[in-house]
Formats: sequence, C-alpha cells, structure tokens
Amino acid sequence: MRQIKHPAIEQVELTDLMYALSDPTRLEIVARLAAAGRKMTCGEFDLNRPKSSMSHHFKILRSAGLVETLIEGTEHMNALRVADIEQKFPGVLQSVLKALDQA
Amino acid sequence: MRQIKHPAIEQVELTDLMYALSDPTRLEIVARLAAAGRKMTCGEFDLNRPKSSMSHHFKILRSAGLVETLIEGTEHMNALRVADIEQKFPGVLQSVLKALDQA
DNA sequence: TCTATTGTTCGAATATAATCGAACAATAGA
DNA sequence: TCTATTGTTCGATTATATTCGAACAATAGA
Repeated sequence: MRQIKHPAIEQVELTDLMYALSDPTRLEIVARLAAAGRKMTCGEFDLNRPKSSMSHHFKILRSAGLVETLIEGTEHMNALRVADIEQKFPGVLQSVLKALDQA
Repeated sequence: MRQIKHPAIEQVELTDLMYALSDPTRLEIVARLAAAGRKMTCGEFDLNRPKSSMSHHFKILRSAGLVETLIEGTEHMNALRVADIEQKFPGVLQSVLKALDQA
C-alpha cells in the first residue's frame, strides 16, 4: 500500500509552520482537525473549493509537518501531528488552536 | 510631532500575525527586538538589506500588530507589542520567541 | 475487467509578495 | 537656511502563491 512521504519534524522550519498557518483555508482545516480529534478525509471538509485546491493546501500543511496523511483504500486520512509539533515548537500549535477557538 | 498609525489589537487577524512571522527577515527582526528588550531603530538591525526593503518588512510587522513605531527626531524607534499580542493571542508570541531562541 | 470513488498532478491564468534604487519627507543641528 | 540623518514612498522587476479545470493514478467492489 503506497503512502505519502512526510518531513521528519526536525527538518521543519518555523517559517514553514507560520506560512502554512497564514492562510484562512488552511487554518480552517487545522481548526476542524483539532476539533474533530480524529483522522478526516480531504472530502469531509466541504469548504466549497475544488479538490485540486484542497489538495494543494493539504500538500502545504504536510510539508509544514502539521498534517500526516495515511492512505486507506481510496481515501486519504488526515491527522494533525500534534505531538510532533508540540515537541519541536512547544506551545505554538496549542496557542494557535486556542486563538482559533475563540475567534 | 507626526506619529505612525497602528492597528488596534482587536482588529488584527491571526492570519496577519502568522503571515508576518513567516518571513525569515521579519522573524529575525522580532527575535532581536525581543532579545534586546528595548526600542530599536530600523538602522540598528544591520541585516544587509537596503532601507527600502527593511522599511517594507517593518510596515508588515506593524500591520500585524507586532511592532509599534514611535518617531523620535529623525529616528523611528521600534518596540514589540508584547502585551497587546499576548492579550489577543495568549501564548502565541511567547512560544514563537522560545522556538526562535533555541534555533 | 469495468466502473465509481478519492485525491494528486499538470498547466495556465491571476494575484500577491519581495526586492531594491531613486526620489521624497521630516527633523536636528550647524 | 543649508546639510546630514533616518526612514518612507514610488515604480518597476522578479519571484512565489493561489486558483481551478482537466487528465491521471490507485483502489475497492460489482
């Protein structure tokens, strides 16, 4: 079963993380993943964007180390790499999620 | 004495903040301001960039609510709006600064 | 093997950002 | 008033990002 490659958390730069989080669509994806607390397929987000656009944003989230995508059958299951990000950038993701919550 | 206008912290969006912090030059400016713990002139940073480029980055830092610029004579004194950002986005700037520290 | 489902990749168009020299503005001080 | 200092603004160039339709790839299930 083919799987997508992800960066090791050590090689993720802070600028990559900030950049990934600077787009409203991607922030929304991150917020929903966090709120759901489970793996979600790309299709589940329903953000009124064509799939090529969604795929683009997921690619950037993956390259920033924020999202891990596991292929299960024809579906791509996406999960936040909460522990990895927390280890590499303690507090950053948590506080961003908190800010998203009350927005 | 003319002064530069800054956004009220309430109207700063999280995406603005993330975007401002996604550029290496701007992160460096923020890191130095935090490390210095005092107001600094644009010229003090000495990042080997023309002043028009530096001015551009400061403009973005200001629009993100991160930096406050006070004009004193011919100098523009820049300070991090630590308290404002902390109030609006608790923990975000602190954790980013911590991540910058050990990088 | 054929088809439907789920995403990715490609390519092109549009939009946004970074960069930097040159001109400009405000002020301090001679 | 003249000059030096400090940044900003302007304008043009180059580089990156976003967007989306269309074509493609992998898999499940009939």
